[in-house]
Amino acid sequence: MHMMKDTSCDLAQCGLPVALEVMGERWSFMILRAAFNNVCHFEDFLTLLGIARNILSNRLARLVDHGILARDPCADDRRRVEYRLTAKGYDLLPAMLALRQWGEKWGSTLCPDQVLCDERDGQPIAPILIRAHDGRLLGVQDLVWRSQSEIAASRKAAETQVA
Amino acid sequence: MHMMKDTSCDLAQCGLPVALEVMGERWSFMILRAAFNNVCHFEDFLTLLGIARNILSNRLARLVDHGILARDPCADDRRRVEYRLTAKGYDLLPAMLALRQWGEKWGSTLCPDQVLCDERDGQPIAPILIRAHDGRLLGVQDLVWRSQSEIAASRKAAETQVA
DNA sequence: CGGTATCCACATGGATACTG
DNA sequence: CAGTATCCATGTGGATACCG
Repeated sequence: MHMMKDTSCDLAQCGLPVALEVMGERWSFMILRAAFNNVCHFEDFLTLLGIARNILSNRLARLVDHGILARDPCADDRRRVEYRLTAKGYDLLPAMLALRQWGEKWGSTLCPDQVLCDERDGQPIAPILIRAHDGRLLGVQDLVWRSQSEIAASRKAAETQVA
Repeated sequence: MHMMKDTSCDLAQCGLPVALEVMGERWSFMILRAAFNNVCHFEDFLTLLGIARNILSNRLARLVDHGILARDPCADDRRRVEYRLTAKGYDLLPAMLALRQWGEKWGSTLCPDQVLCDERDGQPIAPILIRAHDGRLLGVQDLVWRSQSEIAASRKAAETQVA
């Protein structure tokens, strides 16, 4: 594959450690999954996931700290608490689905009977893959690391050509 | 959002726990990231990631066990060992990039100077998002869980209409 | 070079009891 | 209902020494 080493995009400036600090652990994504299915109460997470109380408490607090979930009084019963996805939390849906699709593709025994679909035509969503800015599908062999300055230069060149 | 609870797509048939069993832990994705950058020797993983030897050894073995990396004698020096991504491993690229993009979008201090680009036009790849089978971008509000049988029925209906 | 073997510290996870 | 407190077992992670 052509992906050259991105030595200059070092770990200090890479988004992956940032993401893994919160999500790099078994339960975080499972809690997110439940939240995407409109689970929002402590006890519901508890019974659905089969997680220990203290761990759930800890993880919910961490997700709230990181701004992925919001902790608010319940709309109908103000004494109760509700955990809701924030915009930052919703933004993890592609990553969660990509993981899930991978698990379903390579986990031989699996046969999920519910599939995520486009409401408009009722058909399953596309596999989550890598695409160019114009939507073309890209394989690993089509990918290359470039610096911001290289990108700016070639964009400017393209614009000049058009003009 | 319209995503209804996918109670029947229960955790036993969900790909997410499968994926998290291997990847649901801080180092696995970091090792994968290095492997995607053509790091393939034990000592190189060690120094690049700053991981402990025993943990690296353990994680590499687990990734090999799960068929994500292949452990082979080095091409040039048969006494040395090489870790290479398998097809199953390469297939994790979208998930890894989705996580990384999320980290770079929401990790305020980050400013990666190297960006993954399409080799053909030299421009950055598109954000990894959810699309319909025809490539249309979908938001959370466009998504709905459906059973295999519902999907089959509506596809058959669509085909009949065409014919 | 690519590990194993140890040892230690701490985090994670489960179970149970208790609280407002 | 949504936690906290406690206890215990195991896992994770780092450091270091050693090995073929």
